[in-house]
Amino acid sequence: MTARSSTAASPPKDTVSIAEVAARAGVSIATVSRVLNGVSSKFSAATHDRVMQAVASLGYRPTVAGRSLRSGQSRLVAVLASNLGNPSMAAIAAAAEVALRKAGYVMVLCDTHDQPELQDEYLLEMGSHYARALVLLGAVDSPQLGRLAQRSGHMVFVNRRSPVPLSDARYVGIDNLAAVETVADWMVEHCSGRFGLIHGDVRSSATRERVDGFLDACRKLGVPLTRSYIRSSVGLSHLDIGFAGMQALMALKQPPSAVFCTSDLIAYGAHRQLREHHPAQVDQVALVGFDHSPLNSWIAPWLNGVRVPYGEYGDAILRAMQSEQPQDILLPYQWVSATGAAQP
Amino acid sequence: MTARSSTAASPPKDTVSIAEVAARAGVSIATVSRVLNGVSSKFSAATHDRVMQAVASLGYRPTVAGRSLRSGQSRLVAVLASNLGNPSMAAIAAAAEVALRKAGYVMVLCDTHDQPELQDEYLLEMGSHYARALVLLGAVDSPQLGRLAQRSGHMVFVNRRSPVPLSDARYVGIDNLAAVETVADWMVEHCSGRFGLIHGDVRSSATRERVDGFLDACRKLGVPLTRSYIRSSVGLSHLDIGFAGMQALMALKQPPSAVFCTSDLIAYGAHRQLREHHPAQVDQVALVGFDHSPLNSWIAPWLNGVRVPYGEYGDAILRAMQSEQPQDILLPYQWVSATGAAQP
DNA sequence: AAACAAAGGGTAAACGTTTTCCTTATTGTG
DNA sequence: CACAATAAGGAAAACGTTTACCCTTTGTTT
Repeated sequence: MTARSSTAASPPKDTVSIAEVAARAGVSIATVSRVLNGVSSKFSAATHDRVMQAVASLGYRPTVAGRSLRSGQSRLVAVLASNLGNPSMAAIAAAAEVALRKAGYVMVLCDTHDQPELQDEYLLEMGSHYARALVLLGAVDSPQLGRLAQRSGHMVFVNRRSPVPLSDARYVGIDNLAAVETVADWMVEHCSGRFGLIHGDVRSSATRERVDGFLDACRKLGVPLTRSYIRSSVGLSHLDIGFAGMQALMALKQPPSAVFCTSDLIAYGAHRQLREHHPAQVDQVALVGFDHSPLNSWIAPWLNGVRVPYGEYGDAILRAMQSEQPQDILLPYQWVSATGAAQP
Repeated sequence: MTARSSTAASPPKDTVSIAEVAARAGVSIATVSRVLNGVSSKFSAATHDRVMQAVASLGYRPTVAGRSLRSGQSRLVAVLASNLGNPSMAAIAAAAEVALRKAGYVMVLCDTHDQPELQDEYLLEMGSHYARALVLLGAVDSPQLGRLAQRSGHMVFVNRRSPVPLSDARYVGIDNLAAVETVADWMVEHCSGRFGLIHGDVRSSATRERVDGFLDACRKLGVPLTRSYIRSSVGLSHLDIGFAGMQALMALKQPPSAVFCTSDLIAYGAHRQLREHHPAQVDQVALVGFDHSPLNSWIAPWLNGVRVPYGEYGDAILRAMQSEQPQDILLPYQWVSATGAAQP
């Protein structure tokens, strides 16, 4: 190293370590660590100031690798989403990010694409990062899911319950059963004629709850649905499921006057089917969705539905992962009527 | 520890380390490491098999902390999005995740909420994770931005160029200037009457390019826009900007026949304004957006616009971050005409 | 036959922290 | 005044890897 004075460009100091801070402050590295971690009664006020000044002037920040290697912990919280392209998942992820950051965590967001192998890969990877918690937005069944349950960090299942029974699983979602009863009540009160149902993949516990709950409620209200009024498709996107489902429903001798779709995306697809192939009926068939993203009032005013409180998911996820006891958190939902011209 | 035999539940082996693998395989930890890292010509085929078998039977996976502490690297790539609630950002993030995963990286997605302090916080945090690269989706100016430029990993700016001049900045985006020329051409060809423009925050380089380029193109085509036909608002969401902007435009003595909005969200807002307050004109005013998320054909068929190829961002970001030389990547755009009833 | 290269693999240092022991000086208590 | 308790802080171990360096064995070249 050439002897350079202070005027010239300083040597390429890539990373400043705790040792340099200690040297600058004239203390040991142990003391620096203690000051930074607030282990009080182990340093004087004067020392505290000297250390903090050295930290500031050197721009020191602890290296995560060293810290978590030693402590076996990290500030990482892994969020595994089954499909980031779904706006509702993105909304929940965004809310989680805010809550986690405020609590001092760092969110790592992964997209499992609903594939068990990818979910396993991420579970293992995040485990080896000492992730503080694993948040699963739409978990699928996968070999590692059961194995990792007994780890240090907690697991939080969001919207979809764990596909495999776990002793320490936390759950955050909304009360699907109560929500779909509201849906059925509204439909009975506002719509005459047959009701239809278009739903997504029943491997999702949320979809199962909504489908079963809705059918139950309709039965109790005296308006049971027959098989031909219940539509779904496997392997399609929700948009396409809605499009195809509505096509089938409109082909019936008595098309439904109201259709419950288990997600907003399905309702979007159903609406497109009406718009393109049954323009006369587009205002006659009431559509009910589930999610009600903020965008709806802007571009889908014709859509009724259950509003899922995405903003509240963040805090709920945080509470679920931090609580000592496993617990379920059911968030309140809200009924939203269409603001557009569909329902006079 | 009580002496338990093999039949009972094994002791709570929380984490298996390389030492246990070495012991099981009857080799040193160095050899295990070499086998796992493929340092060939340092082990025999037989050893390789013994090690791999021990790894498999113990379910061993290297701890990230130890590895990155030693090597000063990690597989983490930080993606800092300025607003995850924006569907186009979420789409780019999703595409980046796919490309990064295929290349063996792990994406860490953060939301800076367009706040310099948060961006700095994440920049520092990710630096201390030895992040391999920093991808900024809509960077804002912040103190750390310049300081971190000379780090080991590369920085990739997406859609918004670096607010501060950097020697080693990579850029991924689309050719805004060419795109808005297409917009102007289309408007001149298909619409008679005045043109309007509603745009977002001009602190974003993308917005500046679109605004300046569009105004230039209109001037060259002989249809210059006067001040009152150019609308924006600070501090509002894009949806609200569109809503307010269109309100102002429709209050003019000669309302525009076509309005270019610098983002789809702005166009959504503009459309709502028309729908709610000028229902007679809703099919008379051509709206042109920018982004064209896949959702548009489903729920906003009335919207013309420039399609941004979100799916291609992933590979582009990967190429930009991996290339030795700083480079700009301009992705191809595509004009999309409305499929709905707005434009006969 | 001697010298040498290469294959195969072990030992130990190093990465940057946190934390457990220590040690010393100061204070409070009988 | 003796002695314990406390404050302040240093030395070094430990976390789990990777890798530089060394050693042995074997095969090949002069």
